[in-house]
Amino acid sequence: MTGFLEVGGKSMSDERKYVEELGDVEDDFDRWYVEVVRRAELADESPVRGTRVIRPYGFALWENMQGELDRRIKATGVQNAYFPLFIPKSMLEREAEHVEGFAPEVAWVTRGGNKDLDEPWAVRPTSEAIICPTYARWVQSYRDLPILINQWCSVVRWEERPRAFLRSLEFLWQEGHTAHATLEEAEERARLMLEVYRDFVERELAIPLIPGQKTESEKFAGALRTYTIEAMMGGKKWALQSGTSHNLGDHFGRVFGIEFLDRDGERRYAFNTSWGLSFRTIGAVIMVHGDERGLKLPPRVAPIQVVIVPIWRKDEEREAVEAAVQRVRDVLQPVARVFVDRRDDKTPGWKFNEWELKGVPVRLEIGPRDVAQDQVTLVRRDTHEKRPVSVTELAGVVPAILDEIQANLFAAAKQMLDENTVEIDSYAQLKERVEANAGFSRAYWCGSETCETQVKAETKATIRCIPFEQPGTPGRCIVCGREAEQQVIWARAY
RNA sequence: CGGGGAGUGGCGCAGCCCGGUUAGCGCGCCGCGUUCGGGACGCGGAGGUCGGAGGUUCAAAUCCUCUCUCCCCGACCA
Repeated sequence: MTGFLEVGGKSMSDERKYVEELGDVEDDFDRWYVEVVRRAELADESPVRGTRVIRPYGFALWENMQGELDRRIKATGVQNAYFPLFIPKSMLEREAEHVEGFAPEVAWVTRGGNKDLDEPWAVRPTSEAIICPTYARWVQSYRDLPILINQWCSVVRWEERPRAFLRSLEFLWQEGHTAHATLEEAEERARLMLEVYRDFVERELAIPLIPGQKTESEKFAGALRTYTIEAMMGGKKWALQSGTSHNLGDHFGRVFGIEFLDRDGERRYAFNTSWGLSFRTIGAVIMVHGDERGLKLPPRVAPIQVVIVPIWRKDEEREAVEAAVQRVRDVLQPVARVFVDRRDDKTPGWKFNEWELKGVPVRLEIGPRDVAQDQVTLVRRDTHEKRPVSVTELAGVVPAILDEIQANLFAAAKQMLDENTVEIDSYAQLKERVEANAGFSRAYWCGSETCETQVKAETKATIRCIPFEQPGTPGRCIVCGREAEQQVIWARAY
């Protein structure tokens, strides 16, 4: 997020010119976020508190993300299906930890038409409680396993403090649910799907991650183990859990009766996994890559990768420019998502600013000067670099530049993550860093919930994860000083 | 749910304290014309009954009561 603090380079007023009502990214990141979401036309407010209208531009972004993730999920042998929105109260309550964890966030249907329901229905906050009983009906033999199913849907959680994309009453996601004959296989699947998420988020969204395991207190309600990918947001350098994968053990198999006769003739309960990634990752894209001019979308998922802005003065020019634009569009259409901004009520300058706000990676300006030399003026959103490219080279140059931008965004985000992740060896340092919004702190932790709770109460920072990558040597817990086997990542989180 | 702030054309605000003509301003919007290489300009025009309900008064955006919503902070948050 170097862009945020880099304003010093140019004069403040120069930069402000682009910002206008965007809000100051330096000292009011939250407001900046709200404004970007609104002005880039990703989402609009809705009449229902905590919910948003996802506008076409925002939804197109989500669709591109869906496409890429869906492809990866299916490549691991998973099929898509759909389960009902409503879950009978008694079913949701079968797994004790599960219901306890979700109870405060569940929305209930108590009335249908003009009759009160005998049994209230939960609007799914997640679907384990309806999918597992279904699996129980489908499984008799080890030959029926594994079951590998994913669904794209929305779920409802009654959040107290909603934030567009990051935490809303209703949100879009995919949730995968699998059932296996052995714990080992479930574990393998849980880790595999986390890896799918990591690959997707890092390669498509250009967001570097710290993959790891959640602590007991932070894990999914009812899970044996929860794995997570944690990303660092710009601005306040807080963490955002960007995807999660659970090994549910046989807890759900037992309570929902997913029983099968194994190869050796023994009756066994199935082992489950579940894993989800939601459109909160859109929030991550905004906060990780955005700058004082607005969004900066990773080319691989950007709804519009190349925007063409025609420029002319006189009618004669208009004709020539229009012809060139047509030609350029035809050349690029097969290799990129192209949009031609033909609006004639907006000046080129206005359009430049708007498309930058909307994060389009590449802009092509085509005016009389370009037409005369059979070229276009190409401008990168990430570096603001402006250069002429001859029309004949476009089809080769544009894809290459899109790849470069993708790599560049990842590199910049990686640098932010690395520069703001520091290994510390004292609680005092942690307090200081949390106070200063200094980013992630990596430190030894003894594993006790007491230390974890104390830090959370005193600093608001939580253990984001126990990273898979460990030094391999023991150290001392920064809270209690006892011997500790592993390091954890401490940070404040959205 | 606790603390703070705010609701006035689509957006941002002024007016309110010290009630009183047709509720202003900027942006945006519509029409016409000139413009167009980093948020153009002129002329003409449309649009609000002041979050909602009740009350005080000859008279309420303005005072009083209740209520709803949004924002920020806190508590909560797979």
